[in-house]
Amino acid sequence: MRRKITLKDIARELEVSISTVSKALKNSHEIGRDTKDKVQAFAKLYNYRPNNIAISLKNKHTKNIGVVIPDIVHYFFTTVFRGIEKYANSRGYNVIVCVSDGSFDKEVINMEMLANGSIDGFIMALSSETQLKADYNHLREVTEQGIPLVLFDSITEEVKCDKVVINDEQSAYDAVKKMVSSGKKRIALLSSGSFYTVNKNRAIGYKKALIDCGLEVNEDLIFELPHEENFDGIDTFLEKNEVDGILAVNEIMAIHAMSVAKKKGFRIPEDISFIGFTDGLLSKYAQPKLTSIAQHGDHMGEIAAQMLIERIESENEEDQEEVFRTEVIETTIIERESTLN
Amino acid sequence: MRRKITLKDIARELEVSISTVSKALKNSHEIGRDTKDKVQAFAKLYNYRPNNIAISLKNKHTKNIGVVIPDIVHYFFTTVFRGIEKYANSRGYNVIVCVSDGSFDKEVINMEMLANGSIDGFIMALSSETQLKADYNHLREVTEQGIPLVLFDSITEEVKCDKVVINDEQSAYDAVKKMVSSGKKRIALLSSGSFYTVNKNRAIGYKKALIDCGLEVNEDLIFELPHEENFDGIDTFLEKNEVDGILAVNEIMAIHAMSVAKKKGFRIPEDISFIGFTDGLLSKYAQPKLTSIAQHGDHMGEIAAQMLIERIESENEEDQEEVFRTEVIETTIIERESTLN
DNA sequence: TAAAACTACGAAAACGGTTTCGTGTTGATA
DNA sequence: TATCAACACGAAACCGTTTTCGTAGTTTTA
Repeated sequence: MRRKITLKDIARELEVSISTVSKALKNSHEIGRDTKDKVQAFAKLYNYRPNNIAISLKNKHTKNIGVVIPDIVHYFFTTVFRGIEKYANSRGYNVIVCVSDGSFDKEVINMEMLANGSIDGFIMALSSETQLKADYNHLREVTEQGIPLVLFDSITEEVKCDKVVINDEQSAYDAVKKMVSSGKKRIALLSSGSFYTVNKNRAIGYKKALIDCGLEVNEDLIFELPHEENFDGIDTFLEKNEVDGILAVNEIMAIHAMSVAKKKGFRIPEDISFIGFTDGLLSKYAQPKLTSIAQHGDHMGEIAAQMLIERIESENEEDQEEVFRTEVIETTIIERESTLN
Repeated sequence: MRRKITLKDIARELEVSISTVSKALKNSHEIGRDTKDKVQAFAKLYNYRPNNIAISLKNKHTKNIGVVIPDIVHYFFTTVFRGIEKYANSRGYNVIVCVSDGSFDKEVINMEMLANGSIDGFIMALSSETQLKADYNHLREVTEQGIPLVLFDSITEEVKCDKVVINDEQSAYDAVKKMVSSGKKRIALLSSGSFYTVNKNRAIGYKKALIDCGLEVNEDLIFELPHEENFDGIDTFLEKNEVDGILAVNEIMAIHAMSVAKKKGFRIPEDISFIGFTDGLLSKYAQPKLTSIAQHGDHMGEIAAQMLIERIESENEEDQEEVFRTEVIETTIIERESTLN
C-alpha cells in the first residue's frame, strides 16, 4: 500500500525546503531551473498530487457545490442534475448531492452539514414540506453567511438569491390554448398540491387561457391530487366530470389519466386530448405517445450551475452589488399523438 | 454577512486558550465545570459549528464517499444511488457523484480528482468504454493507495475489491424458463454489448435455460444492439425472425420490441411474451404492462454503501485481512401482462 | 510537613498545503 | 572596490482543528 506522497516528503528527500518544493511545482520564477527540474521530475516519478483538503483549508474554497433536491429517482431532477454536473465538472467543481426526500428536517440537516465548509455554494429545489411550512430560515442562514445559493424549479420569493425557473404560467397557458384551438371546450387541470409555486403558476396560466378564449373557469375541472404517489383519485374524477382535454402538471398523472380514459373507451386525442408537463421517458413511450411540455432540465441545470459558479468566483471581489437574477427557461411543447393538430 | 466563528474567536473572546475551548466543547473531563459552561454557552449563542475541512485535514477522513456511474438519467442507477445516499446519510456521510458518461477518460479523471483527499472511498459501476478497453489501472491505483472501493452492477474480476451484483445468470435462466413453461419455444434474447459483464452473464443464463429445457440455442435469436440509444435494429430483427418470446436486457429494449410487435399485429402475451430486466417506470406504465426482473437497486445501493463504510471504518484496525466479498442480490420477477401465467 | 497525586488549563505540534518576507550569494554598476 | 540589484532559496505564519504533553496550583497521603 503505497502511501500518498506530500510536499514534506519531497523536501526531505531532495534536501530543500517545503516552500521551495511548493514553488517549484507551480513553476515559480523564484526557483532556479535546476531545482525546478529536479523537483518536478521527482514529483512526477512518485506521482505527487496535492491534497485537496489542505488546499481547501488554506484557500477557503472547496471546489464542491452542494445540490439539495427532493428526489433523485425523478426524471426532471435527474436531467437538471446532469446539467449541473456537466457544467460544474467543466469548471473543475465536484457535486455533492443530498436528497431531502420531501422532508423539511432532512433539508435543514443536509444544508447545515454542507454549510460548515464542505461546499462553496448551493443549488436546490425546495421540498414540498418546506413550501408547505413556508419556513425559509435555513436558506437565509446560509445566504447570510455569504454562501451563494441558486434556487430552481420549486422556489420562493422570500429568499434573496439567484433563481432559475421555467415560465410555468405561460407554458400552461400555451398548452390550454393549443387544446382550445383544436376544438376542446371542457379542459381539466390535473395538479398536485397548490403549495408548490410551480403548480400555482400553472393553474394561473390555465385559467387565464380559458378566460382569454372565452371559456369559463369551472373549479370542478381542477383536480388536485390529495396524496402524492397515490393516483386513485384520478379515476373517480374522470367518472364524475365530462372533459375533452386534460393538462397534467406531470407526466405520470397524464399517463394515469390516459389509461383511465382508454379503459372507458374514449378515443385519444379525438375524444380527449392530453398534455403533460415534463417530457420524460414515459411521454415518449406511452401509447399513444404523450404530447408534453419539455422543461429542458439539462439546460436549467447548466444555467443554475453557471450562475452559482459565477457568484462563487466573484465572491472575492467584495463589491457584491447583491442584485439577484432570476433566469426563465423557455419550455417547448413536444407534439405527439395525444393531441390533435 | 455574519462570518463563521472559529475556536480562535471564542478563545480570544473568553480569554482562554484554543485547546481549552476545543476540549470544553467536547465535554472533556480535563476542563472545569465553570469554564465548560461558559464556553458552551458562548458557542451556542454564536452558533459555533466546527469547520469540516479542518477536521478532515486533521483526522484524515472526509466523511464523503465518491460515486462514479456511467449515467444518472437512468432508472436503475438512480435507485442504486438513492440507496447509497440513504444509507450513507444515516451514517453521517455525504455523497459526491461523478458521471462518467460512458467515457473511460472521464472515469479516470473523476477518480483522480476525488482520490486526492476528497473522499474516503468509492462506489462505482464501470463505464462501457472501460469494460471494452479492459483497462483497470485507475482502479488499482486507488486500491493500492488504500482507498476502499466497491464495484456494483458492471464490474470486473480483475480488480480485488468488494462487489455487489445481481445473479444475472440465474435471473435470465428463470425468466427464460418461465416463458418455456408457458409454452414458448422460440425465445429471443435482446442484448446490448456483450463486453458488459452483466450482459455476458445474462446470455449464459439464457442459453443454459434453453438447453435445460431441451430447446436448442439458435444464435440467430440472439440480437445485440449495435449502438446504444439507437433501437432501429430491433424492427428488422423481429421481421427476419419468428419468435414467440423475448427476454431483453433492459426495459427500453423490451418496450421497443413490444411496440414493434403490436404494430405487426401480434397479440401480447399470447403470440409473443416479453420480459425485461430492470423494473422501472416504463415497465409499470407500458401497455400491456411489462413483466420484468426487479434488480432492487435501492437495496444494492444500501448494501454497497454498507460494505464501503464498514471497510472505511475498519481501515484503522490495520489487520486488514484483504478478503473481499462479493454480495449477490436476489432479483425477483414481477409478473405483469406481457407474459402468460 | 514534605511528597505524591489531582485538577484545570495552556503551549505547541501536527494535518498538508500557500504565501509573505527575509537573507545570503551572485554579478553588474559606478 | 564599494554598492546594489537580481537571483534562489528558506523560515515562518497561516488556514481551523485535535491532541499530546507540560505545569502551576491545590488537595490528598504518608
